Amino acid sequence: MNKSIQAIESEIKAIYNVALSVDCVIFGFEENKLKVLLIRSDMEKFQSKWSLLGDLLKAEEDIEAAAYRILKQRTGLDDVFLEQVAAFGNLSRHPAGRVVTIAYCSLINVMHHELKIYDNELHWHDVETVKDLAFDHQEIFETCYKRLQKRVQEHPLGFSLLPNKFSLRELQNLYEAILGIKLDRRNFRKKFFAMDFLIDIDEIETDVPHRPGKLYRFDYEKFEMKKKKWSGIDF
Amino acid sequence: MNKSIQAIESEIKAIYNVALSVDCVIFGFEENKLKVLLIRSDMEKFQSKWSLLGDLLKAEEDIEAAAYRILKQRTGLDDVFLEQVAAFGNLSRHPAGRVVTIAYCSLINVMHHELKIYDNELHWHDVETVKDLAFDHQEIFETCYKRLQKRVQEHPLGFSLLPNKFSLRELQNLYEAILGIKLDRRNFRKKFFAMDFLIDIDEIETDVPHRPGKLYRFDYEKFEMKKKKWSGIDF
DNA sequence: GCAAAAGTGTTGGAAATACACCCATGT
DNA sequence: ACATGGGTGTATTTCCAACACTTTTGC
Repeated sequence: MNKSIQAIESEIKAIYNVALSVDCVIFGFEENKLKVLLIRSDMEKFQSKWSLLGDLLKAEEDIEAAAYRILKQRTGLDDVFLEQVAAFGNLSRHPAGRVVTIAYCSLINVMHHELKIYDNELHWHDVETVKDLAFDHQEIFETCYKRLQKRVQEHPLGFSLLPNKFSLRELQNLYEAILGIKLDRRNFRKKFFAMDFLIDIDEIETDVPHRPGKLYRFDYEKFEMKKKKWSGIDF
Repeated sequence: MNKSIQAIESEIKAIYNVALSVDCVIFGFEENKLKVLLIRSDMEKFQSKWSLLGDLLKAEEDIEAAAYRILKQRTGLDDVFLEQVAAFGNLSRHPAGRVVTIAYCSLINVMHHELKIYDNELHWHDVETVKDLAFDHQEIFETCYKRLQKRVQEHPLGFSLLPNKFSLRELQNLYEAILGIKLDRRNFRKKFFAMDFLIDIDEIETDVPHRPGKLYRFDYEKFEMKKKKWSGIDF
């Protein structure tokens, strides 16, 4: 006895009852502000709203691989580390049906990672102005933002947001922007010099309308050596 | 023109290309040891191995609701807070095909949460002896264990593992068991008294073969008041 | 009285904070 | 010369870690 197509369909859906997607929350830093990459939603229902960089997984595609694929497809970026943050699965989160999404998050250096694709009005938004995103992306964004604030105090992720050569002022602006607090300049310097991850490259800023600051690079090698014992940055 | 059933099937699978499951990692504390609940795997392939408490999501079931349902089905427990930890989606993680699982984690008080179901040889295992679990459950377990060690220093979760009335010795044994380190008794006491979340209930231990210790309760109300400012416990 | 764990304070060192003045550059 | 941010040191406080002896109970 043959089953109907509907019966087969519902049987499959009963097990494969869900579609999976990935959303990427890409933070960047520019002009002393923390930014995030958004696009105009693909969906009619949300046409006037901004959304995160997301897409459905392909069959036989690893989740992490999908995250990197989606990021590359949407932005052209392919040299960014993504970190899984959380899964979101509210039944009503997606108008097309049951879609569970897994959020990935990263921090990048805006100047050093040029966007190569600008579809759907892709561009950087100041995090302060992000509101009313499509789907449940506001919630996802906020979860990722909080995670970022925590992570940035546990790992020196901040450096990835800056140019290779940066001044201490830029570094401090960055931490102040991410954490939303003011820090004492002298103590900030002391702390970072004490960490011993900054390499003095013997260059100074140019084109600044004041005394130029010295430029530094982050010593990734030394960090890798020491990070076993690393317990974070306390502000 | 009618499509074949196979064509329909593969078309649906291309979108609904994945099944979702939840696995629960339930930690408990008993006899000064940290324990975790495991069952014998349902699957033939893993029949001799232990596994976490998991199951597939039903159609139209919220992920978190599924986690609570699965926990209740497997153990009878229905008064436990579950926290999402991470999603695991290696393509080869499940022999039945593409199954992405979302891990949930909790800490409970073994004495105060009696198991009501013992199917599949459900019982508590000492975390030190957990190895070679079914599927990728070893990895999931270890991720959750590390998360627990971190969380327990950020929130006073430990109290939920103890009886309502507990001695400082029990509290300290608990932290030592979870973190896997020895702590100085005097400093430990100082730290917890300074937090001011312990209520002296003016009772003492009984049936101990030595000087009985004073018993305390955890002041949940005071903690709720102060937790905005709470930045964790440092050992 | 002996075993076993409870209870209790002090001290030294490390790290965090608070704080003010001179310097180098562009305009 | 002046405006702007760069660069620097010290004193104080706070927090943490290390550490030993007396007390209470059960046996």
